[in-house]
Amino acid sequence: MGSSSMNVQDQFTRGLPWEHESLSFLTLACCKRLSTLAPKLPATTTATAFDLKSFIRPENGFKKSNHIPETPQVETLPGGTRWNPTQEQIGLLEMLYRDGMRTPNAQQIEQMTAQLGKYGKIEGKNVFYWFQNHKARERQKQKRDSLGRGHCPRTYTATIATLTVDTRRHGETGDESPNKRKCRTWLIEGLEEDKEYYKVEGDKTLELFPLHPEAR
Amino acid sequence: MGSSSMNVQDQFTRGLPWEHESLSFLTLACCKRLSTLAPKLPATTTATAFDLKSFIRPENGFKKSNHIPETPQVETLPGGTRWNPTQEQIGLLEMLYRDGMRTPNAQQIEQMTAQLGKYGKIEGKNVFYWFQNHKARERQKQKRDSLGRGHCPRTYTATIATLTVDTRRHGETGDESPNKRKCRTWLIEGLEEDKEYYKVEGDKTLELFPLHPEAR
DNA sequence: GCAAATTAATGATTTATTCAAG
DNA sequence: CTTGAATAAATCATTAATTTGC
Repeated sequence: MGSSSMNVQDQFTRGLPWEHESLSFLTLACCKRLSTLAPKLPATTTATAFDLKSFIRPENGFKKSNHIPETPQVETLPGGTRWNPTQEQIGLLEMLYRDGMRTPNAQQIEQMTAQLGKYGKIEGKNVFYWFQNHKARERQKQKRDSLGRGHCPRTYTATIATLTVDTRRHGETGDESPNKRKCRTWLIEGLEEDKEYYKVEGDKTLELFPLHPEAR
Repeated sequence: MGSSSMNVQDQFTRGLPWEHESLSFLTLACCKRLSTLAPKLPATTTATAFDLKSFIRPENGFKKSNHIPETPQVETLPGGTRWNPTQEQIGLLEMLYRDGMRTPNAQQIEQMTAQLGKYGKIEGKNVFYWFQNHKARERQKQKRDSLGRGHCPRTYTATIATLTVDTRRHGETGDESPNKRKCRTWLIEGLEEDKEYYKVEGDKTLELFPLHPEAR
């Protein structure tokens, strides 16, 4: 829709040289992919069968082994992807957390970052995110634990299920590489006796199967 | 607890002169009241009332009054509270929104802010928040509207399931290492509309969940 | 034993919710 | 009541661990 040669956004923002100095307000919250905003990216690179896994595997024929220099631990981001905290940094952050720090303000983050920088590369936003995540995940854990005690007692059984599923994500084309994957036989706990469960067989079928106590 | 005269936070951050130069990452996301975090902040600096807002608000002592040059409309924050967009600014922002802009990146915000600044005082974070809020509220509105209608679209298939299972084999002792494993979110095809499916959440619970068409 | 396969952990974003100024 | 601002929750994505098949 409205796919003229130049859209409103272009007209509005063109001619601005983008000074990269004063993006103070963005470095934290706006480091996002352009995914959501460019609905019509040129399909130039899609056909190349771009696969993330090619990047995951180490492209050097040999490596690995269990060498592990000695400060390998974490950090040391080459091209620089995401922050990898060092043990010292984690230790200090947890100490601060235990001490009650939850939502540090600008000044506090600034100071912490300075101190933590002594033990490895780190930015303020890393500290900010760390507290956000740590706080949230501690909350989750507590909630889970409290719920666990809640209704735990009876009717815990076990059963086997084999699932074959398609791992393609939602938006992927996936017509070429099926990318199937088979979850092997799992032992599933927590099934209740008076309910029924399902089993996925093959690629497309899903059939009901009753819970059979299955010795154990 | 452990309310000694100096807590960990103090020890950790003291002696830092607070350079006000590189607070780049904070000006957006950390402008929060200190309320939530400091049950027992050292009263030393709290009295100083360090507030990020001091950077946001224009530090000119006088202004306001009912002078109102000629672009009076809105804006012209006195002591400096929050952004008051002008009609021109709103108009331009809405135009950009209609044109598809949803989550602008750093550069885009920078450019928009520069342009919008011609029509009244504005900062990058205002633009950022405007899109966040406008997007969210449009979504709310749409959801409300769609619920009004019969929410008819009984689309078929495609659903997500998340399983948490115990991977111990049959005969294993398994008393020591729980060895839990979590199957992430899979796209399961071939589900039928008039059936029900299950979801395993947490480690032990398994609850029924209906197939929800899940737009797409 | 190694390397691919796959999971768990967690850093980083995005979305939903809440607060409060006007 | 509207809406800018702030926080929390949910989600996505990447990396370190772990497991499994030769």
